[in-house]
Formats: sequence, C-alpha cells, structure tokens
Amino acid sequence: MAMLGNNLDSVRRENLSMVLGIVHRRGRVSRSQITHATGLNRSTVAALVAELVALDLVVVREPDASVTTVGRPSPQISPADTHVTIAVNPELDAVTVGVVGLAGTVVHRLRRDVDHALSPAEATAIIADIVAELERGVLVGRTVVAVGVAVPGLVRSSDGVVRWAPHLEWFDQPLAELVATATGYRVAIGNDASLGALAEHLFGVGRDATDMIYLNGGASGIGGGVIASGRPLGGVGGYAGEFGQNRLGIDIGTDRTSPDGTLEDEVSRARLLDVVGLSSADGLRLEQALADASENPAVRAEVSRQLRILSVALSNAINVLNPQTVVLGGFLAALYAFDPVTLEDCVAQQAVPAAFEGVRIVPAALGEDLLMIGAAQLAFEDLLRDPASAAASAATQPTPSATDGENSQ
Amino acid sequence: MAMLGNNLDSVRRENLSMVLGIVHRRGRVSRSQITHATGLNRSTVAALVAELVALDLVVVREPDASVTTVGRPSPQISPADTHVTIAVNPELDAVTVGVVGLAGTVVHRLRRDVDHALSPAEATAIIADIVAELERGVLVGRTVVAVGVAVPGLVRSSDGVVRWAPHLEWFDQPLAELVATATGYRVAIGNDASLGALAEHLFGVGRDATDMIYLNGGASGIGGGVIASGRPLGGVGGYAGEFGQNRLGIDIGTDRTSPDGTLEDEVSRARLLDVVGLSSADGLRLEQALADASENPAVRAEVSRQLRILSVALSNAINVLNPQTVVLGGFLAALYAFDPVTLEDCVAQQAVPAAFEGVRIVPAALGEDLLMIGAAQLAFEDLLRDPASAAASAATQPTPSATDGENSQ
DNA sequence: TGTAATATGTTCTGATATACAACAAATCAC
DNA sequence: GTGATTTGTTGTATATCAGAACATATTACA
Repeated sequence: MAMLGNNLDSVRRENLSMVLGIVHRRGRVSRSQITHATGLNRSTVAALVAELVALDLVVVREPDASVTTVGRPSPQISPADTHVTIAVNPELDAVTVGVVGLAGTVVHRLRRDVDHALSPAEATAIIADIVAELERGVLVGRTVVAVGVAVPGLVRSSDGVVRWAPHLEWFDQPLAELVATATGYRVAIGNDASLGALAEHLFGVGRDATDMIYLNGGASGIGGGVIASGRPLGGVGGYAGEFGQNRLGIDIGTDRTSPDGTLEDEVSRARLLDVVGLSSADGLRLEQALADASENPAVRAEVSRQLRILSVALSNAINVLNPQTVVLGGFLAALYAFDPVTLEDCVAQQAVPAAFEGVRIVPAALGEDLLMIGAAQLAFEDLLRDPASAAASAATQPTPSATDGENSQ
Repeated sequence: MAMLGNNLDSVRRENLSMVLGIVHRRGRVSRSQITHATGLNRSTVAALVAELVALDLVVVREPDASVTTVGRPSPQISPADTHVTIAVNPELDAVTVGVVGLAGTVVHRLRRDVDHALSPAEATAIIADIVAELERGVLVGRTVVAVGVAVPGLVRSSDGVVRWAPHLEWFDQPLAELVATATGYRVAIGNDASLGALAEHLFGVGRDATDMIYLNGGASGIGGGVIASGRPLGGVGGYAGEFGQNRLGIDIGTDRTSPDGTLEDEVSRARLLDVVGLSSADGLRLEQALADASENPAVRAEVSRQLRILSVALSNAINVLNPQTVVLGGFLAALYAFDPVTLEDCVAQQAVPAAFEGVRIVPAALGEDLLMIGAAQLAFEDLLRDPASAAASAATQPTPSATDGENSQ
C-alpha cells in the first residue's frame, strides 16, 4: 500500500507542478488565467510563477496588447526555451532525433537513414553520435532535461527494457540503459503508439478529451494507446494498448483472409499499397493515391473490407473504454478519409449505443511531429511532476558524456 | 481545465482521507502501521486519528496483546460501525437491500422477491419500504452516509440516470433521483459489474492488483468492470466495461452459433443450463452440475466451445489493458472451474506474450456479498474522499423522509 | 479629456498543518 | 531488574497559502 502522505512540501510541489503544467499545455497564458484555473490566490500564483522564473522554466512577457478587457493587464507566461528534451524514434530504416522545447514544439529535428536493420547497440551509437552533434549546435546554451525514446514495440515501463519489437527484431533489450550510458542523460522509453496517444491528447485533436483511444497504422502493424481519465493507461507492465493483436468477429465470411487473423493481419498498409499499386508511401501520399483510385472497384472493395474490420475493433474498444474521441493515425487516417461515413455507420451499428453516443472519430493532427512530441513529453514528465528538484538536478547534471549510466521510467 | 490548487485545507483533507482509506481497506491497523504506510509524522497521524475518532468514523482499541514486538504497543484503529451505507441491487425477480458498515462488511441483508418485472417507480417504492423497515430496526443509532445502487445496466455517472438496462427493460430512467426523493438520502448509482470489479479490487481477489479486469456472467448477459492504476475505469459517461457486447474472432467456424454474434450471444448461462438439463441455478450449483456431468460429451463440447470463445475475449482485453489479474464471476467462474487449464492455455496462445505474462485468472471471491459491497463502496466514496465535511453533512442531514431529493455520483 | 469602474499586481500579516525534538511510557531481551 | 527499542505525547518551529489593503493599468462613459 505504497501511498505517501501530504506534507507542506508536497503542497508547494504540486502547485508548482500544476502551474508549470498549465503553461506547458497552453503554451502562453496570462497570470490571471492561471489564478482562475487553479483557484489559488493571486499572491500565491505570483509566488509560484516567480519560483518557476527563477528556475528558468518559464518567462514572463509584457501583457498581450491585443486583449481588450477592463482592468489591469496581466503578464503573459510562456515556457522557457532553455529547458529541452531530446526525442528519439528508432525505426527499421532510420533514426529520427529531435530537440523539443518545453512548449511542446520541435525546435530541431534530424533524420539519419540507415541501410540495414540496426541492432540496439548500433542504434544507440547513432543516437549518441547525433546527440553529440546537437550538443555542438542547437543545444549550446540549453539544458537537456532527459532523453525520450519512442520504440515501435512493447517496452517495460519499470526499467525501459524493450521486450518485443518484432519489426526491429529487438527482444529483451535494455535500451534505456544503453542510451543513458551512451549519452549521459536520463532516459525514458515508451511504446510509440502510446506516446502518440499522449501527444494527441496534450497537443492534438484529443486536447479536450479525458478519455481517448489512439490507433496508429504503421508499416509493421497497428499500435494503439489509451488515455483514461486524462492519464495514459499503461497497465501493470506498460504494455497496454496492443489493439493490433486483437481477434475480431466479422459478419461477412469473405471479409476475412484468414480464419482467426488479428486486426493487423486483416487491416494492413501492405494490402492497401498493393491494391493501389505502390511500393511505399507515407500516410498523406497513400490517402491521395486512394482518393485518386476511388473509382477502382478493387480499391473500393479492399478499403471497405478493411473499414468494416476496423469498425469491429473500434466498436469493441468503445464498449470497453467509453471514450470521447477515437483518433486514427498513419494509414488508418487514410482509410478513414476515404470513406468516413461508412466507418462511423458500422461502428454505430455495432457498439453499445450509450457508449458510442458523442464519440468523435477523427484523424490525427500532429503529423510527423507526433512521436517527437510524445517522446519529449515522456522525458519532460519528471520535470513537470516536480519542477523545483528536477530543474535543480538537470542544471547540476554532469556534463553529458559516456560516463554515468542512469536509467528511468 | 478543471484542476484545483492545493492549499493547507486540502492537505488535511487528503491526509484524513488517506488514513480513513487505510483503516477502511485493512479493517484493523495499529496507529504505527498508519504512520509507516503514510510516511507522515507520528504526531500528525495521532492528530488525524483523533479527528476521525471525534467524527465517529473510527474507534481506537487497546493494543493487540498477541503481537510480540519490542517497543511500546500501538493502539488498534478500526472503522466505527456507526456510519453505514445502504446497498441496493434491483434485479428482475427480486430487490436486495443491505446495510454495510465502513469496514466493508454486510451488517444486514434483506431480499424481497417479486412476481413480476418491476418498473423503476415500483422498484423505488420497494426500496423505500425496505429502508423504512430498516430505519425502525438495524439503523437505529447508526448514521446512514448514503444509498448505493448496483444496476444491471448502463448508468450515466454524471446524474445517475439508468440509460439502458435491457434485462429490467429500463431505459433512460432517473433512478438516482427517484430513490433519493423516496428515501431522503444521497444516492449513488453504478453498473453492477463495475461495482463488482471495485469490490473484488478492494476486498476480494483483486486486493493486490493495481490493474484488473472483472467479468461477470449473469442471467442477462456478461458484464464487466475495469480497474486501471488502482482506480475504477469509467470512461466519459461511466459506461466502460461492456465486454459482453464485443464481437470476437474465433478460429473454428463451428464454434460460432451466429456469424457475427457478441460474446454474450455465444457464451451464455442459458446454453450451459440447457446442456446440463437445468432450468435455473446460481453460480455454485451450476458449477456442481457441470462437474457432475463432466463425462457427458455434449457438456464437454459446449463448455469447451464457450471457454474457447471466452479466451478470445480475455486475450483481447489483456492486450488492451495489460492487467495483473482477471477475475471471473457468476457462471463464468463455473465455466473456468470446469477446466482452468484449457482457458489459460487458450489465452496464453492468443494474447501478446509480454502482456499475458504474470496474469492471474481467478474466480471471484466475494460471493453473494459482492454487489452489496460494491454498491456500498460507491456510497462511501464521498465520505472516504472528504471525511470531515461528509461526516458533518451526514450527521446534520434532515431526518430521512420523502422530502428532499438530492442525487449524486 | 477626465472620472468611475474593474481587474490585477504587490506587499504585509495571519492562520494552520505538519515536521521536529524532547520526554514519557510500555514492551522485549538478557 | 536494567537496557534497548519502539511508540505515544507535548510543545515549538517552519513554511505555505489566504486575505486584506493599497497600487496600478486598463476600459467605459460623460
């Protein structure tokens, strides 16, 4: 029963965390907006903001001249750009690294293509190399809070071990430890789709949803993430959200290509590329190709087959999780864009009516920044939870080099 | 962005809540155990316990003589039996009402059978009648905190309207309001299976699980509830957990009786009763009947068919929610007991290995008290969240009568 | 242009919850 | 019976937030 009591320190910590969180999510707020959002006293908010300014976490700007309300103008508070995280996304054919500011914006991004499937050690070496490069460039004068890695596979949340990343062929690899040792920074690792869900929840189309499902269609399969009561749903190990492996009931026998296939066996990018005659395409290009071929009966048949199967997956998920919003990313967004009405109708028919009412099915909004923002968010988590001590430890962190090996999350 | 800042009042409130919660869940603890569990100072815990004693919420007993440790013995703290909730479970053929103490034990229970399907108004009248009877009996000298109702259907958590209870044929009925008006107490309403999940989580086999799935097989279908990160998962409307309506993929064509049936179409008590030749039976009697007929090929075939289908539902749920424990209640417990190994093997084959490792599949433990405890827990929620003000308002509540009509949850 | 109204910033004081320290008390170990 | 250990009890100190009073900057309106 590991719950800790609240003392006066925790009040300050939580209030600081709350103020920083508001500034982080909204990007720019007046101090009086913070006062109203928190319900705290003006004087208290002033003190909290002053402490965050002293920690170099937020900056105070002149009141926004464009607002025209009665009363003394309130200064604008924004996240400082001095504290950043490094977001990393290792994929089969490339490693993407980004520098993300506390405002949730990608300051800098860098993609390094590779010609063969990387081992964890090789990926780590590339990451360390890119980080070293960044340290000589954009990171000068900035403080790196942590490194966040979005991995296309299952990650054990307790220690950052990649348990199962079939696409990369990584199994039980202590990636957090490897990257921490190589870069010298604290490292947080998570599943890519779960981090995508987090990103869309905080900065994308899931902004105002407390309960949200995110499904991402990638080259390797379908990943997912769940936000429940405004917080990421991880499960005991952190593996939650594996919608792609679910087995679904489909009413038309010919809809299924195998008798007991999983969602990602039946609904796949490869089949879509196949039917439109492409060898590869990102989400937007695939969407365009599908639209161009919308009169082709074979295309229509395959798309509607996949939509019907996807609708079962969504219905099941809606029955169990009762979300406000369902966000579709990757090729699933292309699938949805081809025929939104059919998908919505199918889901409406199959889901429990009360659970479905009010559900918005929408395509993802964050595009290529999605995983950068998600991974960065994971890395910012400690700072957002306890601004004072995390900022202090980040500032006093030894100069990043290949010496110390911390790990986290 | 409705989040409130912490002030000193909230510290006190949360600490009181935490101490009462510990006493509530563990039933009997020494004060020093509370000190260690909360991390608070001895003197602080002493003050908190003293306040709870003053509120008549806990009682202090002499130190337990049986403990033999060095040092001064610490007094035992237990929940007081003066504060109770009234738990209600309307069913098709009966209304069950229980008086449940803060310790989570059912002090008194009373079942009234009815000969026809009740309307919400009729059910309310019966509930009010039983409550009046209780007020002349066991409730004398006790304070009723609230009434909790476990409904076999979907309940809107915001206002306690029963949206969809097909078994009872109740649709969009403001049951919370009706019962509150009729009894004069604050009323909290929830779905029966979700409350079962809560009960098993707090006092049953899910005690040490932070992430848990509960599936209950009832006469009317299959209901479910989810605990995620130690808290009930409700979704936006409170409808989460409707596993029974999910559509599942099954590998053997003959396993399915309809091409696109839901879980509760395929896995049903009626089919089991049918195959063993009974017209009705509760969980235990069905379990016995199945065991007795374990050599009958027709019984074996139907049970294994249902187990295979159930395994798909569990695998899907495990993939998405990554729980520690899966609890099966009602006839699903009987199904499980018939052949635990087959079910576990099927799930192991179909679920994502990392998500399945360490999952315990277990039958429910609380038996017939399950829904009483779950409904009571819902009713206790306000008191547990804010002991000081809730206890004060319960004490000053107008004498229960058919005058005031509050509702809650 | 000037005054009133409104909202917010700033500063100081007060209330209060918890931590801490010192002492007292009750047990076990030897 | 004495010492060690743990916990209860009491009084003091610290820190945080609320609130009041005043200052300031804007809009509204005559």
